[in-house]
Amino acid sequence: MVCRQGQPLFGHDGAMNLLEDLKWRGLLAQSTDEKALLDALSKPITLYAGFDPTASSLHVGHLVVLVVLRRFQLAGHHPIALVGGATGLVGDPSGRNEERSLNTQDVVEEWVVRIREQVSQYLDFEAPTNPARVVNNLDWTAPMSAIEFLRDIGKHFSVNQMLAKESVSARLEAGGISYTEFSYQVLQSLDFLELFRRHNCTLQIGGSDQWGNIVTGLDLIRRVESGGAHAMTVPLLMKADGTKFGKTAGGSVWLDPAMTSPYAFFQYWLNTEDRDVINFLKVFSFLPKEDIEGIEKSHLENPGARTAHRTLARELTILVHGAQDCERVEAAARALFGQGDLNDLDEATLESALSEIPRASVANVGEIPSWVDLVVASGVVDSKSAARRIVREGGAYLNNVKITGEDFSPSPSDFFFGRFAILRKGKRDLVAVEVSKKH
RNA sequence: GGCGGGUUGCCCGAGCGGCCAAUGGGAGCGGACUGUAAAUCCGCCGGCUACGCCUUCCAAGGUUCGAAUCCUUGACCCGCCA
Repeated sequence: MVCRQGQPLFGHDGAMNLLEDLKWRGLLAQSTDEKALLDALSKPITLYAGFDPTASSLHVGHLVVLVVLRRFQLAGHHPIALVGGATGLVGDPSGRNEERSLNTQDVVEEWVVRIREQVSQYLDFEAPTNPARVVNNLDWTAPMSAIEFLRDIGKHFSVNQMLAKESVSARLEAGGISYTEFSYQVLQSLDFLELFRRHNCTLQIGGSDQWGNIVTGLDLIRRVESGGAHAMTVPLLMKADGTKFGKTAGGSVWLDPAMTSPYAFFQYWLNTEDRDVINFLKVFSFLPKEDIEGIEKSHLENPGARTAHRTLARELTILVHGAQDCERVEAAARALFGQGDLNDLDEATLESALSEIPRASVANVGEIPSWVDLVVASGVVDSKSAARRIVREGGAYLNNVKITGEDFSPSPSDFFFGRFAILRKGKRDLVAVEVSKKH
C-alpha cells in the first residue's frame, strides 16, 4: 500500500514526485527552502502536524492537513499526529480577532481522547517501516515548572519578534491579547523542539495560518540544538465564492458521525459548487492525477451528470465513515431522492433509508401531529413560525406531494406499511416520520 | 487610578423619548430557472394557542402617560493620560 507501482519511494525522484504531486493538488502554500526540503525528503523523515482540542471533534477543515500527513506516510515518511492537550488549554490566537474563552481542563481532556481517536483513523500504525505515532504535548509540558519554562525556553524568544507575528499583531490591532494566548507560539515551538529531540522530527506541516508558529519552532530548534528542520503549510481552503470552506448553515461539517451524520456528510460534498469540485478532488482524494484529469474532462463535457461530485462525495465518505456507511447513505439518497416512486420501495429499503435522515416519531396513527409540528420535532427547522412560513411559501411536502394549509396533518393512509411517512422541506431537506411501536 | 467612547436581532450596522419587533447590508430560508450546482430574479427572515397577543435592543433599578433612545449603579470592551 505504500507506493504506486513504478513510483520510486525515495531518492531525488521520489521526493520530487511527492512535492510535485502536492503542488499539483494545490496543497503547497509555503515552505522553507525548497531545495533543502527536497533533499531531506529523499530519505525517510519524521514529520508532524498538530491538532488542538477546541471541540469534541475535528471538522472537514482539519481533514486537509490530515490527508497531507497521510500522503507523506504513503510516500514512506514517518508521520506524527500531535494532539494539543496542552496547547488546547491555552488557545491559539491565530486567525482570531478575539480572545478565546478557556475550556475547563475536564472538557479538554475529554476532547483530547476523542480527537486522538479521530486522527488515528487516517494514519497507519501497522506500517512495517514507517508506522505512525500519536503524541500529546501535555506529556512534556505539564511536568515543566514555570521557572524551567521561563529560563530554558523563554530565554530563546525575543518579544520583539513575538509581537511582530501576524497572529499577535493582528490581535493588538483588534483590541488586545492576553499573556496566555501571547505565549501560545512558545508552546508550539516547544512541541517542535521536543519532537525533534525525541523522534528526530524535522518537518512540521499545518494550515497556512500556522506558518508563524511553525517557523518560530524552527528558530528554537536552531538555537537550542543547532538543528536544521523544515516547514511546510497547506493553503486555507476557500470556496470559489470566497467564503470559508466547511461551513454550512448549521455550522461546521464534523468528522464525528454523531455530530454530522454520514448522510449529511455525503450530501455536503455532493452539493459542492461546480467551480470547486475538481479542486476538492485534488485536495482530498487519493485518486492519481490521471484519474482526476479524466473526471475533470467528463465533468466539463457533461456537468449535469455530476460524476465529479459523486466521486468526491464517495471518496470522502469512504475515507471518513467507511465503505459500508457510504453505500448505505448513497442508497438512502437514491431511494428517497431518486426519480422513482416511493411506493415502489420495499419495507426494508425504506426503513434503512429513513434511518439515515432526521426523524420525528408519532405515537400511533390515531393522533398524528401537524406537518409543522413534525418538522419542528425533527429539528430541521427551529420554530413553528418558520415551519408555517415554509408551508405558506410552497416548500412543504408529504411523500413528495406538495401540501398546503398550515394546519395540515398526515392521515393514517399516508404511512407506508402503516409505519413511515416522508416529509420534505424545500428541495432537499427530508424528515422521516415513524410510528413508534406500541408497548 | 483619571478622562473619553462603546455594548442593538445569526454577523456587520442604523436608530438617539412615541410613527420600533426596530432602516440597510451579509448570512440563512422558500419559490422560479436548472443538474440535489452556480449566477439571476421574486418572496420571507423574534416567538406564539396568530389579522391578535407575548418577549426583545449588556444587567439591574429609576424618570415618564410612554424608553432601544433620558438618569443611576454594575459588568465587559476600546482609546488617551498616569
